[in-house]
Amino acid sequence: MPATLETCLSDLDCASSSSSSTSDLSGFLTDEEDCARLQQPASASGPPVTVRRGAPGIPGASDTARAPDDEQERRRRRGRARVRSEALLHSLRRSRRVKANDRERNRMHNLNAALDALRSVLPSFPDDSKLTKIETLRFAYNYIWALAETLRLADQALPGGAARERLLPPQCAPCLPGPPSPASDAESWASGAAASPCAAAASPLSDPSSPAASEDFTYGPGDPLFSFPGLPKDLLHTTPCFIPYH
DNA sequence: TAGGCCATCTGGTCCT
DNA sequence: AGGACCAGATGGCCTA
Repeated sequence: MPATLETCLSDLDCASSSSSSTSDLSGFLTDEEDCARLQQPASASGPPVTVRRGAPGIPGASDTARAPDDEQERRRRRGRARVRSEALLHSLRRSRRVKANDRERNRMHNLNAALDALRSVLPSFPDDSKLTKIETLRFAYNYIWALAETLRLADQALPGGAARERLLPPQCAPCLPGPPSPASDAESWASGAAASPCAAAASPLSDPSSPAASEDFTYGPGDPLFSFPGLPKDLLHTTPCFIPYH
């Protein structure tokens, strides 16, 4: 049990006769005494009022004569205090769980919002069917690879990284694998790209070692997730980058 | 109706 | 200590 809960519970036990600390425990009251206590208006002046059952002013009811009854009463009070302690423990756990659930819900909503944002920048399909989460991730993965490959091929045609400068706004340049220094040429950028996990080969389908040729991967050429509008045709069916599908 | 996808709850673990 | 993250469980909804 967490220390804070123990502290709270011991505090509750010590202050069990105080009505001021029980205002949020009305759902866990165990008997009429507790209800009666809570019905007392919280008074800022003076000690809390404790309503007790029985007849405190009955003549002849001395302490010695009522000793066995007192012991029973003490036991009953201890029992009620324990019930209230467990109720508070349950209440605190419940409260934390509810808050944690709320945070978790919020977190998943944020995650879904990010996925929606990702979907919005991916090419859409004619049937306009919404990509599932896993499809979105796989498609984005492959789409990024295809874009990078487009740049790589373009840089081969325009040495010196000119294609990157023409095709990409400055803020996007760091997003793709690029040359480590301005002095790097297209070849070194390409080799850098090849070092990335995405760049197994330029012609993956002709390469038996490519993930594209592996049965471990579900998607392949012809799958709609491999069609990237606006990209060179020779890239449409070459996808060396696959997310393993289990 | 079975299977896929999803949202939510939940308890455990890790991190700050 | 509290929040973030994660994975399993569960139930609802939809579609073939």
